[in-house]
Amino acid sequence: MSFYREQDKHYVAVDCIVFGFNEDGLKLLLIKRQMDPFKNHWSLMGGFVKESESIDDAAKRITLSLTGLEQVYLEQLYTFGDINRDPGGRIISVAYYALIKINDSFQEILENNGAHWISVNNIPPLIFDHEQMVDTALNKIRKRCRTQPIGFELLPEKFTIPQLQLLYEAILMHPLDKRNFRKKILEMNLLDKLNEKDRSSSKKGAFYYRFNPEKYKDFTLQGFSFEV
Amino acid sequence: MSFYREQDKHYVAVDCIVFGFNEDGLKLLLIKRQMDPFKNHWSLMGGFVKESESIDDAAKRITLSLTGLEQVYLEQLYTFGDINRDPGGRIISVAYYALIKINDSFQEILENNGAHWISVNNIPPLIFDHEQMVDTALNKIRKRCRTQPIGFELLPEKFTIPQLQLLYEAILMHPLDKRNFRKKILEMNLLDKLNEKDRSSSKKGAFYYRFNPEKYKDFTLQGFSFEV
DNA sequence: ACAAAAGTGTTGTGCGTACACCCATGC
DNA sequence: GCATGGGTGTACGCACAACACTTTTGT
Repeated sequence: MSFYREQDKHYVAVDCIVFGFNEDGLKLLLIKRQMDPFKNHWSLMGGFVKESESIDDAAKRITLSLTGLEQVYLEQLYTFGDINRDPGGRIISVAYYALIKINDSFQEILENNGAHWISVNNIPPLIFDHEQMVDTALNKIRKRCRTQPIGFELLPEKFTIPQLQLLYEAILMHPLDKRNFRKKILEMNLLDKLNEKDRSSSKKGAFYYRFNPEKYKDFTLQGFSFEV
Repeated sequence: MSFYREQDKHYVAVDCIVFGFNEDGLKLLLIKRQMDPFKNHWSLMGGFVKESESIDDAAKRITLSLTGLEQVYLEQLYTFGDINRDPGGRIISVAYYALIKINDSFQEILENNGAHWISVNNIPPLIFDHEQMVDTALNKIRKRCRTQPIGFELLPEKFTIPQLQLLYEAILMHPLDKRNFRKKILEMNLLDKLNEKDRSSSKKGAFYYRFNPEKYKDFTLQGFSFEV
């Protein structure tokens, strides 16, 4: 055991790339940093890992404090460990990405944290290596959305097929054929059609769907191939 | 800056999952641990990250000390951060996997380190969460070998198509059709055929190939789809 | 009546998959 | 001459990709 005590110890942080989606496209939750170095610069939400918590728990704690949400899709992304990545000190950062459903209920918490939804197409300069973290996260979800139903973490409970297609187009950054998209997604039997229409975006109205929890879970475990 | 100083610090380790391949199949480099806790139990090679080095550099240093090899394919896998993963203390471990070409030149170094090549089909119980690390790494290279030419990191400079196929079969753990395999791999133009045969495993002999460095690099960057 | 978005089928093509026989050589 | 592994070609089916018109309804 004494061998352990001779070793260097490090500050370990968690940084969270939080994605959301609404009618304006794919969004990222960014904050104005409240401390030096780089006070008032745009930054990802982060925090230090405590002795008494696992890294996963630290990531949960940090997203909870930022959004007030207990249950979010959260996944470890990559660990950034260059010596000088933070000019304020040698800090190892484990990046996580989160997918959350944007709604009004927690906008107040976000504002209190100085957090804002920023379009992924218009990301301002970020501190440290946070831009690299965002790029890594975007690449990850682009791959992931082809094999796992992560898209649905970002939509409200009830959503329409055109909405879902817009989400995929925003993630993949290219247009999809709506016939092929609808066919592919429906024949997975992942969605349950509701007897209700969303008329907010057209006169005809689009039927609402919601995902089937069992099928959803199956696909989360087994994956699928979504070559749209 | 003073805010940083109030934070907890952690031991951070790197553990390396080192893969090799020879005529007996896919192998893993394991060591008999030389210190407590779990002295003499099977373990991955690991070490602590120093204040003065990046995590990547720590991984390089550790694989170098284990194998004596300067240039190995090394990639970060995942960071394991449960509080009690190591009963000897709270240690965060960043796992890396390495792919190396087995040859005689460094067997002596391996022996000095108490390291042994163990078939992935016959892995003994490992300390801590090292079995989970190995599983994660195996899943990673199974996915990876379908989109990136990582297989070639594991073969000697000159190799035959049947050898390459055996490697893929070992990684994917199922047999492949040799006609389809050969067709697919050759029409990538990734391999250069040599005017020389390997007669060690058959009377007819199999032509040697080596990979084309430019094509290899292209595929490393752009990926391919290897749906064998 | 017209604008605007939702919804619907078919066809071609390329790719993966399955499959059986000849070749070269050492013994 | 025979045993052993190396090497070769084809036919089928499926899934992706491309494509245009009708429906609904609010204004």
